[in-house]
Amino acid sequence: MTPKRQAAKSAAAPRKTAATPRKTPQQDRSRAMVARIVDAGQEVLIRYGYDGASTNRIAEAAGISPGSLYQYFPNKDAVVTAVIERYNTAVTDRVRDRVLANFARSPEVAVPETISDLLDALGTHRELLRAVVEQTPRLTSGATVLAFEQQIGELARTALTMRRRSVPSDVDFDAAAWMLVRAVEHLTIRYVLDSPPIPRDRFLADITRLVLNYFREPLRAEYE
Amino acid sequence: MTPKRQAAKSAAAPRKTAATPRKTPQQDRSRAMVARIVDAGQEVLIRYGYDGASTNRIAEAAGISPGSLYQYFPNKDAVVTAVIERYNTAVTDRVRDRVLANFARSPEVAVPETISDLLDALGTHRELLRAVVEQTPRLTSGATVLAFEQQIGELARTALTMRRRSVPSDVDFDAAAWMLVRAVEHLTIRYVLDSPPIPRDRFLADITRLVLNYFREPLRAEYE
Amino acid sequence: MTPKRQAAKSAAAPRKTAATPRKTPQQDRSRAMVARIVDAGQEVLIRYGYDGASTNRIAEAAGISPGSLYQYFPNKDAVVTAVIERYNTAVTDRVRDRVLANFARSPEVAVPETISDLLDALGTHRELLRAVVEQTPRLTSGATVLAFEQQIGELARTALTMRRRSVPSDVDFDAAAWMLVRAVEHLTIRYVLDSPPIPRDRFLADITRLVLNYFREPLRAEYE
Amino acid sequence: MTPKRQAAKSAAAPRKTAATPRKTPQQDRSRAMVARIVDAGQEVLIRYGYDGASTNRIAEAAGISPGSLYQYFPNKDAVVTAVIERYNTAVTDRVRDRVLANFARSPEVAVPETISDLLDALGTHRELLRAVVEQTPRLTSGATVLAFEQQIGELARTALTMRRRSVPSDVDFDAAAWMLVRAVEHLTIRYVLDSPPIPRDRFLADITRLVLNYFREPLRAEYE
DNA sequence: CATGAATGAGCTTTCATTCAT
DNA sequence: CATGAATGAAAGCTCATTCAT
Repeated sequence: MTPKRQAAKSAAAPRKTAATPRKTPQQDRSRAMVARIVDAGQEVLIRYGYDGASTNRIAEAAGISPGSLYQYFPNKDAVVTAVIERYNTAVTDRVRDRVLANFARSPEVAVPETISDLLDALGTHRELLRAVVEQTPRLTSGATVLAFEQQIGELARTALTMRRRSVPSDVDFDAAAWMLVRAVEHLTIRYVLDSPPIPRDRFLADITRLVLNYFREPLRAEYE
Repeated sequence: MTPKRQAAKSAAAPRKTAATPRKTPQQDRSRAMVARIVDAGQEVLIRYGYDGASTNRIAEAAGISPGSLYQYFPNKDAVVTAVIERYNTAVTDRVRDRVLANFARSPEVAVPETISDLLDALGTHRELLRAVVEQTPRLTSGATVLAFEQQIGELARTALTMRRRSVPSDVDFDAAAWMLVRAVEHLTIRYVLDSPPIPRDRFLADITRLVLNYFREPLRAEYE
Repeated sequence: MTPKRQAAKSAAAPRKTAATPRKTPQQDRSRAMVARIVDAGQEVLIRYGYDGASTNRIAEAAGISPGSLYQYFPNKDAVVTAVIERYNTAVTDRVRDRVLANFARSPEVAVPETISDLLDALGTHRELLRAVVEQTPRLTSGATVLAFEQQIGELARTALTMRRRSVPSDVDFDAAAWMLVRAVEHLTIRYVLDSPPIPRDRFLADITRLVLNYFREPLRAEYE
Repeated sequence: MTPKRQAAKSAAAPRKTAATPRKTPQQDRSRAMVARIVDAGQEVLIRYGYDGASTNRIAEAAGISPGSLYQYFPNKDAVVTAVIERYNTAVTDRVRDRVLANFARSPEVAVPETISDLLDALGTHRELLRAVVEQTPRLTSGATVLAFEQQIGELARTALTMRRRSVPSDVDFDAAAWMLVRAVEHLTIRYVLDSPPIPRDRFLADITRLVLNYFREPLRAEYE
């Protein structure tokens, strides 16, 4: 009932093997194994949730024995953390690419463009996103999400610095980056997970306004 | 090993006591018991985290037997949920009070005032906040946090509606409330939990700017 | 959700009370209470089975507190035993009546008549019968069923003795009664509980044949 | 406290061992483990009864950890059922062998012969028989006992069919088999468990008479 | 290095029974 | 005598982790 997928690559190719410039085959095998386990972990995490994701199930999904799993990961949470990290990296990379691609454009275009892409990125694996959001705090005490937030925050700070001329002098770049990155991240995630009754266009327009208006001189209080 | 209930209501009120038609002592006892269990649950949750918060531990912390706990709560998660709900209610009530108290004031004053108080409220039980944030998604699939968000969201919508004259016509009140409430909530929580290197005043000023500027007419793109 | 049926008989009737020749009202109350508990026990036993029949549930069904139940029965099994005993007594009495009523008739008529009535008696509370059959062995190690078997066995022996002239001399009345009573009892119970694909008439005819033919001289083996 | 498996297979078979293509040692180990658990279950069941037969106790008696038990059985009742089934199979096989061995003989000889052997079979593990009889209804709703009854019933029907010439035409083979098999089974079990004051010879003679006389033409009622 | 059987601490939950009120 | 809150032993069962093979 649980196919064991036993080592398929047994049929050796004696001669040519030595020739191939196999760089550290050991490490390659290991890397592949790790990847397979992370794949399995992601699969199981999505299907069964954190509590249902037992190491036995992950090992089984990876086609290895539970004992072997522990050769690559010290414990269950390490696997889950790896899944989360890989996901974060993927999303971060994608967002960074998009930010860089839009670097030359005006903020009015670049911001909704980027967030739209972020919505797509997060929506691709909704259930994984849910699992990540639910488990991230317990596992990494924010460390991993920070990876995303820090990198993107860095980008944001850079972008701001480059445009510093058109930014009011009272803006603290660090604080602004911290705030906007988190706000955008959180709102986007909740939009994807909670599906509020707000059309996508409206959401994009509003979040863009939130970001761009932030950089305008604050209005003086008119009365009171 | 099984400490009997500690007599609490010792502070006597000599004269009037006999006269007061103290109704439903049964219910009082029961209420007190529930409160004690929720107290214990909170304590254990903070100290050991969700997974370490076994029913046995909670019962012991409450000074009752594991069996008694189940006379008041149907299962472990019910206890944890009660802890979270109580916390949410406390914070929500406090914020609502503050919002109402500032209703007449200008937004430039009311917004930082309110958020400052929210910071205080959340900071009072940092570790509990952490536990709540970590466990809420698994237990209530957002339902409880939504209790906060919805109530405060309602308030925000009301406030917006009352000032509708000074709000740009292109603002969708529902969408705006959804967004701003979540943004403020999340940023405040992260500020308390992550303690970023941003002075409190700066944070308050910036988040106020984020909120207030949102309601200004969007700037036309100047170039590109 | 669980109506407590609190003491209704509080409104006293001062004068007349003393006059009524109430024989040991204490004992009457007690007897009534026992009966109520046994009723409740039977109800719960039928609905939830032995394992699901907790003392709390029985007490609740009887409209009393679990503590009170223990004033009338020393433990759970005592209640269940009482239920079983009452059921056995009822069936036994009914069968005995029928046997006596048919005493003058020929066995060819009396036997199916009696068994038919037994079928009716057992079929009236099929689910109770099932519960009794399943639980009797564990609780009474046969003692209670024996009450039935012994009484009816006694009857059978008497009947046999009275007809001893027409019974072969090689019949041991005790052994025959033991055997036939048990055979009839068991077959009837299984017929009611298992509902085999045998018409009732056929069953009655066959079991009658089993009983009556038993009393004929055994046939000599003809060959071998 | 956690006795490791005791090396069993010590008796070596020096020469041939290496040669024999002993297939699936895995399965052998597993089978042996299952057998050991069933043994332990039987032991515990006899000693402590169903309710006292906790999985922990069974595991301990089997010399394994509670967790291991669940690698072989999904739950407690599965173990108990296995014990019952093994017992039933053993008795059934034995009886079937005996019936077949006596197939050619006259019923007057074969019937007591077979029942005598059944008495022996059941008497060998009296306490187990008691446990089985007490627990069978709750666990299998008769299914397992039916296994016995059906198999033997089948045999009986076959035997009847083969001798159909000497059986009165008014006999319904199915009904007769249903009835006689159950009657014999039940009487034998009760005889073993209750030890009534009936000598074994008498019991055998009487039950034989019960069975054989059943197949004679019913007597016409003489009077009434 | 892979395996997977074995581990066993620990969990949640139930329920017959008691006893202070 | 009634109450019912409280008890607490004990149950069935899971699963992250280990280790002999």
